[in-house]
Amino acid sequence: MSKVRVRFSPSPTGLPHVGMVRTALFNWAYARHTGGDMVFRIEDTDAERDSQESYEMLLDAMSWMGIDYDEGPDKPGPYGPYRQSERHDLHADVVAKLVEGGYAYESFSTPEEVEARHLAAGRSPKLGYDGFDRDLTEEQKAAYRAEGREPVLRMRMPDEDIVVEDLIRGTVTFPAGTVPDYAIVRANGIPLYTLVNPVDDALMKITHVLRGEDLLSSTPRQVVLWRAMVELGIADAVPAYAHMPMVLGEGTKKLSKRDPESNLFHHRERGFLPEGLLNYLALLGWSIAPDRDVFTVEEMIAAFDIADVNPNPARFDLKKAEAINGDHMRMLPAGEFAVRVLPYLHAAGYVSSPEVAGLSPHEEQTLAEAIPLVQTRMNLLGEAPGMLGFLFVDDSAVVVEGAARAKLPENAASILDASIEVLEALEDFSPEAQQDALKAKLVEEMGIKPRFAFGPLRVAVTGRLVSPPLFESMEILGKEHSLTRLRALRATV
RNA sequence: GGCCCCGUUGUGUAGCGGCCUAGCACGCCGCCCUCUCAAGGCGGUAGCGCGGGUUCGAAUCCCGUCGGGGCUACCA
Repeated sequence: MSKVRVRFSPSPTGLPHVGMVRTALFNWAYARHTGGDMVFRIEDTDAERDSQESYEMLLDAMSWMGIDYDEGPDKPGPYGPYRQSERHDLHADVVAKLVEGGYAYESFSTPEEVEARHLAAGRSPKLGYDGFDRDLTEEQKAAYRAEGREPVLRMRMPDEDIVVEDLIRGTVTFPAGTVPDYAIVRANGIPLYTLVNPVDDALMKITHVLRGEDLLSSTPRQVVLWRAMVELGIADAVPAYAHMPMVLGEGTKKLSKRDPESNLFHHRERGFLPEGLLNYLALLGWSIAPDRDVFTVEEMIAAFDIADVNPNPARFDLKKAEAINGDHMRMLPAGEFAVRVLPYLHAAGYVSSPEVAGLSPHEEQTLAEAIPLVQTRMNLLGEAPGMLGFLFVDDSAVVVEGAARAKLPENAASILDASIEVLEALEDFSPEAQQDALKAKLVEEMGIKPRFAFGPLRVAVTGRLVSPPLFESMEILGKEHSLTRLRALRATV
């Protein structure tokens, strides 16, 4: 059994799509699980749409997700180069052999002529190329050229069923005659994806082609090309295929590139952990166990087999993704959680640095105390600024949200007055001491239900209806700042 | 139109002939805990698209049908 070699071969067009990342992930997990190689190849054969910027985003996406590779554009290996645009000579060489061996032939028919012939013969005009030029004589070809026509090159499809053993779907049979002779090289001499993709796979010794279901119907064409390459001694053996289910958006449609949810970086900006998103993406078509769906990358690698992937299309469910992410947030050690949260607090302008090392002693201290209070209260790192911002602003800069102010009870003023009085007298400002003293006054003496008694204090201190635990928050702020905030709100009610 | 793929609660899945009066997770609802919100605990809601077979027995096998999707370029 030779070593598994898989590849991830995206075109650098546009933003990294979550479906594409999932494809990369499954290839990678399979390579790592089997101890095989992961090849990263860029299919930049479409000068119109490809861009250096997308290429760089691809690298960014891969490295953020922790998907590494053994060979790639920036990681030379024995079968390079790994950018398709740099492999023209290799492709031309294969094309020459294909023509010479009779596997491919020149075709001069225009699409209009093909359609006209179908119509004239009473066939559907949508049948595709009809094989008209298969056996042109040299004289006929010369005549076409004399007219100024340049031929495309087409593969000669065999008159037999083509059977594919798909690792995910089982046996798939394409009846003879249903796949027309297809073009592999344009009239201008530039090869097409249909040629270049299998050729590069062959040259790079790829053993398993794991890709999206949208490419399933092009498989019979590729198999025919592969067989020709094997006969020509260019390829070792036709690879194994597995076609992964599509990733759907709302409704029944494929998750569109236009949909923001399809953009990997959109999720990163909102505060997904790479391990959380990776876990969720893996769940789109795969499961680790009947009774569990939260796992680490290591666990995934240990358990992953492409054959276990489900063939059903899967919908991208943001709610579930966030829940899984929340679980991963809780799995993080407190210190690590702080490291992850920091860039988001910094981006929101609350702390002076995105890194722990750059923090002021006061910021670091505040974070050390506050982080444990919010780790169970967030599903996304992006929620951190809203949750913790009040700890990093001046007392005068606390913004009381409209909804919070609207919820203040009638007796907010007396609650605040009593609270200020009680807290001023406290020597010990620990959460326990605060709670004991406030409860004695507000709940027991004034007869206010706990549910309502502490609301105004929370609003005064944090500006919000929802916050980390109140007493701990006040302890972190300190007695003076807390009282200042209570007095400030008191003055407005 | 042709070819191909897919079809278990709202969503993702487990299930590969009897262990299924269909398990898990998210969502949703309720209760507990509780200074808010979470987290956590407990409970609830809801599903095998349909119709025929095969079989003692089918979510599981076969056929049909319906529904959804993909491909059908000198795009990738």
